[in-house]
Amino acid sequence: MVLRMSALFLRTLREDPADAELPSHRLLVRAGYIRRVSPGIYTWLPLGLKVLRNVERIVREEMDAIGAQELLFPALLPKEPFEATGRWEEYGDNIFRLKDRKDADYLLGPTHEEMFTLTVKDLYSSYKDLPLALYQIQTKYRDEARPRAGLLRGREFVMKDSYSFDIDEAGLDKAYQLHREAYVRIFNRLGFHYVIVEAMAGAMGGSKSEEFLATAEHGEDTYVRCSSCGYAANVEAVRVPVPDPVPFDGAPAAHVEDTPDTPTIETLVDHLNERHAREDRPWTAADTLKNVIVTLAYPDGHREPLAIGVPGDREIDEKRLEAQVAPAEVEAFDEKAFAENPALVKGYIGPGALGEQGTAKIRYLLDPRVVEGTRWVTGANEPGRHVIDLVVGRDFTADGTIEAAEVRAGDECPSCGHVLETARGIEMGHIFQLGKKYAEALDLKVLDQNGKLVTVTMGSYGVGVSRAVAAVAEGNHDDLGLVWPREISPADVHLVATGKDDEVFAKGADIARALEAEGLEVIFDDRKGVSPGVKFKDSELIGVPTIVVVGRGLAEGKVEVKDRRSGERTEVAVDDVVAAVTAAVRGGVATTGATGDAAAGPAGAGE
RNA sequence: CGGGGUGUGGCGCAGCUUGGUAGCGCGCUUCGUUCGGGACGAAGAGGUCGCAGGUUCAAAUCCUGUCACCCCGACCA
Repeated sequence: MVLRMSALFLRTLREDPADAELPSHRLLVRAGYIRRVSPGIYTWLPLGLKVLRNVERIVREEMDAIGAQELLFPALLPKEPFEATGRWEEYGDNIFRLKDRKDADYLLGPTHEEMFTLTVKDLYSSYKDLPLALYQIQTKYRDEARPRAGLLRGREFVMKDSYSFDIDEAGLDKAYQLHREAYVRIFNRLGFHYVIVEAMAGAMGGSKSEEFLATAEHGEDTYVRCSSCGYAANVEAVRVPVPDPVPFDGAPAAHVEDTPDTPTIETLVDHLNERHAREDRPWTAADTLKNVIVTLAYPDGHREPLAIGVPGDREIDEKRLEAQVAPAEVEAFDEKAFAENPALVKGYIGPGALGEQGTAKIRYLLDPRVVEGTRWVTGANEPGRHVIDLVVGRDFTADGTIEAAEVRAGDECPSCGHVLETARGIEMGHIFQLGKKYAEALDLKVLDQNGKLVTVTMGSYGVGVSRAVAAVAEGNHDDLGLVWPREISPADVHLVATGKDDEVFAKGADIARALEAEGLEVIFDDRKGVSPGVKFKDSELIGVPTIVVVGRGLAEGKVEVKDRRSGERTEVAVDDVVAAVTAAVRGGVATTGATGDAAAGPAGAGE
C-alpha cells in the first residue's frame, strides 16, 4: 500500500518536545514515530511501528539463519519459576509485580531465562534432542528507577532473547560463536557504528561474555579500547596488567611520622612535600596507598565490611567493585560502622589494622598494581599519623587483590601494553555463556549416551530491538531530521507532489503506483494546499533515504530525485524515474547506513 | 533514593515579583489569495492555570500540603 500523507496518521511537530534531550528522542517524537504515554512507556505510531518491524525482521532473518527457532512466551508470568531461581527477591524493585483476584503473585517478565529453561525441561529429556537454540521477540518490563532518553531506557521495551542448550562445553562454544556471527550480521545491517567489547560474565557463573555497544557520546556504558591491538572491554571487565614484583632489599625501613590534619590524600601529599620532602622528586598521590572501607550487603541479609587498598591517585569505581562482589551490593561504610570498629581511624586507616592479621579483622584486598616490593605512604591507624616506606610483602600482606580501582584513559592495555582510551556506548546486544546456573536451579537434565543424567549447559543472547530503533536514529540524523539506513527505513521512497496543478498529483500517483509495482514501499505526499516548504521539511524530518519531487519541473518532463543523506539532487526524466529510483534503492551505495566502522567491531574482540 | 528544575488550550512558551478581563507563536476549522523551502489576509473553535486545602471582597499569581513530569547522580539480566 502506498502511504498517502493526506490520510496517514501522522503529525509532525515544528518544535522540539520539551521533555526530549537526545537527538534520537527529539527527532522520533518530532517526526511522528513515537508518543510518550508514561515515563519509559511509548506508543508506536504507524511510521515508528514500520521501523520497529523492520528491525525485528532483520533480527528474525539472522536468528533463523543460524537455526534458532522462534517461539513466544507470555509477558505475564507466575512468580513460582522466579522464586525457584531466587530472582523473585534478587530483582527487587526492578520487577513489575501484580496480583490476580485470588491474591496470587504475578510479574511482568523482565527477561525469560526461567521460562526457556522450564519449557525445554518440559519437552526434552535426551542428548539426542540437543543442540537446541530458541528465541523470542517479546515485550519486556522493568520498573527502572529512572527511565530516560526516550526509547533508550524504557520500562517497557522490545527485546530479542535467545538461549542455547547443549550437552557440553564444546557445544556451548559453538552456539556462542554462531550467535556472535549472527549478531555481527544483524548490527552491520542495522547501520550504526558499534564495537564488540569484553564484558563481565562472572556473577552469572558464566565463562565468556561480550557486549555489542553502539558507539554514542551519550551512551550509558563506558568502555576502553586499545588503538594498537584492538582490545576492547567494558570498564567493568578490564583486567589491570599486574607489574612484576620489585626487589626491596635496599629499601629503607618503614617509619611512622606525625602528619597532623591530613585526612585526605591531597592534604597528605601537601604535608609530605612540606615536612618530609623527597630528594629525587616531589611526592604525588600515586605514592600513597588509600584504604577504603565499604560494607557488602548480601541478598540473604548478611553484611560484612571489606577494605580495599588502591593507589591514592585513583578512586574506587563502584560499578567495577560491584561487578567483583556480586551478588553482594556495596554500601557506604558509615559513621555507625566506624563506631562499631574502633580499630579504624577515619582518614588514617592503614594495613596494620586490616586483613587477617590486622587489629580490625576486616578482609583486605589490594589493587593488582600494589605488588610485592612497592613502597607506600599510608595510614598508621592513629589520628594525625602516617607511615612512610611501608613495603608490600615485607611490612604487610593483604588477603588478595580486587579489580575495583577506576580505569582511566592512558592506562596500560592488558593485552599489548599500549595505551587505552575510553569511550561511551549504548549496550545493544549481549551474548554470554550462562553455563549451568539456570539448568541447575530448575533441574534441566538430559540423559547422555551412557544413560546418565547430565545438566544442560546454556548460553544467553539478547538484542535490544526497540532500543535499536533509537540507537539507529542516534547515529543517523542531521540538522534537518532523521536519515534512515535503507533496511529499516519506514519506506523506500518519499514521493512529494508539489504545485497547484492537478497534474503533479496525478503524475505523482502514477509514479507511486509504478514504484509500488516494483516492490518498493512508498510514502506519497499528496496533501493539497500544503506549501512546498512544509512538504520538503517533513520529508527531511521523516528521513526516508530517497526523496522524489514531482513539481515545477514536470512541465519540462522532469522530476527531481534527492538523496537524503548526501543532499545530492538529480533531475530525471519522468519516464526514467522508476528505473532510477529502483536502482538507487536496490544498489543504494551512497545511502546505506553508517556501517563503516563496524569492521572495527569484529576486529575489536580480536582474540 | 539524593540534588536541581518544571507543571497555564494539541505543541512550545509568556503572565506570578507587585492578587482584579487568561495571553502569544505554532497547530486546528471556514473563506479567499498563494504554490520549490515550515506562505498571506479575514473570521473562528479550543484552557478544571497539576491537585487539595488555606488567606482574601477577589487567587494562575500569596501560604501550606500533595501529586506528576524532566534533567544530573545512585541504580540498571
